[in-house]
Amino acid sequence: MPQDVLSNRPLYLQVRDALAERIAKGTWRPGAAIPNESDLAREFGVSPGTTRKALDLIESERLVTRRQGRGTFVNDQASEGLAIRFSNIRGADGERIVGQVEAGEATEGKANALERERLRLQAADHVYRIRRVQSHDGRPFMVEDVSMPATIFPRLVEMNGVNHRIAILAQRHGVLLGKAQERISIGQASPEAAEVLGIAPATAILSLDRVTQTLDGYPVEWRIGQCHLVGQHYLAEMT
Amino acid sequence: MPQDVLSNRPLYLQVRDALAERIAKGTWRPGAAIPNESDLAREFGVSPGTTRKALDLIESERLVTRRQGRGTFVNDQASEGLAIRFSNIRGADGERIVGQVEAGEATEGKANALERERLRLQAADHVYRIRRVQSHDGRPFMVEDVSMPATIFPRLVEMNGVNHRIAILAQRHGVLLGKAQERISIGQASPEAAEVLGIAPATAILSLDRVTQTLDGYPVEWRIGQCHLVGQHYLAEMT
DNA sequence: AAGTGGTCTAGACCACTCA
DNA sequence: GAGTGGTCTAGACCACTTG
Repeated sequence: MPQDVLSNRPLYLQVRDALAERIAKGTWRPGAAIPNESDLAREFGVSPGTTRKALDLIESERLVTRRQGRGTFVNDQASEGLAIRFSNIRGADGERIVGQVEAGEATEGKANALERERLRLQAADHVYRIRRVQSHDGRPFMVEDVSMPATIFPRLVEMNGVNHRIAILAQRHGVLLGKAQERISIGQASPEAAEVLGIAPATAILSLDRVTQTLDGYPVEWRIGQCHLVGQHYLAEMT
Repeated sequence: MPQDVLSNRPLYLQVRDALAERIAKGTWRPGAAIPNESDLAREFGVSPGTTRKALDLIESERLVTRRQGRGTFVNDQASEGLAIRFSNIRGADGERIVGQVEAGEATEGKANALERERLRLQAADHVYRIRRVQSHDGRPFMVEDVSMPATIFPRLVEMNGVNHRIAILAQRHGVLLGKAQERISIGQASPEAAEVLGIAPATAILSLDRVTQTLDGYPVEWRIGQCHLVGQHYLAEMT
């Protein structure tokens, strides 16, 4: 049954929300099949057409995959192809460059001005910070400084050896990812980054300033990448 | 009536194609209202639901805008907001930088290797080439070298004073635009570009190598931009 | 053969816009 | 009040996958 028939929110959106919540909370696990359309329609007390509209929506939001004759399956956000969809570095042949990631220790602290702006936080809010280095074929090509709101990822500093890729963290914490925006400009490598990347300080690098948001539009990750491309490029797709 | 009832192509896609063709060909002009759902359903001999699905599609393809209580209107691809949607340079405040464009003479010639690769042309195919300079607040910030397949834009060299913005050319020639991909890297300004941009030769610039496609996926414009950003950035949006 | 999602129908009622 | 698109219903049949 719809959670709130009195609400102005259309039924198909209410159903979408209910389905999305089950996926976020892990009630339906990644890879599992969810009930078929008519069962869902019965459960929510709406018509099959309304259910279908909700399913179309969560499919377009990459929460499920539907296959004719088989069923509807919860996507694993940790899978290749979903987890790396915000990594836009490509090789000369156009193939995605997904570096090996080496992450430092996570630290916690008060959000600074830039973090507050990018993550839409208040002065008292805390963030977790991690430095990551991405390598391809043994060559480090990007140094990333990552900040995440502490409230969304509780006890992150205490976890050891967890993968800090945002898609994986988000899935583990019941957060659904939506869009991301990346500001691209030419910058100079910081002394520490230059050292890691094996280039002269103040070499021109690509500055990749990216904010990743939840499906409802809340920022959950801000990272500045200092990227030294040799034969690779950044690929932006526009629709 | 559906053009081909025997076709395997779903009815709503056949209706979509018919609507898209009328918009491309200019049968329905930019800004004009198109018939309402039930009239279209009658005309094509399908149910209102099928018509609606086709209308939803062309709306998502930016061909029309639907407004409850008013009607469905053909989008003007030459309008601000549609014509500049592939220009991703932003100012410090995040506002789009849409430069004044100064275009040189269009020339015609055989497609070179890179043009054939980017525009998927054969050895004998011809292209039109134009150099454009974009300025903002009187300062030139990007030099663009543009190539377009000659077959798609016949007699382009003979036209004087036409706007060479791809969205406008496309609308004039009955072509519907779809996606674009942009390869971004750090390059060195060519001597001529450096002169125009007022910077030292071999200064690091952002190289913006962009291919724009039609709705059916055919490349229609390739351009390399040499972009000198001062306080601005390139904004990539990922979904 | 049974079960799934994909397509399609033929309506109803509602929210919104505008004359 | 008339006309529009937005939502919703309650089915039918088809294409595809799997046991």
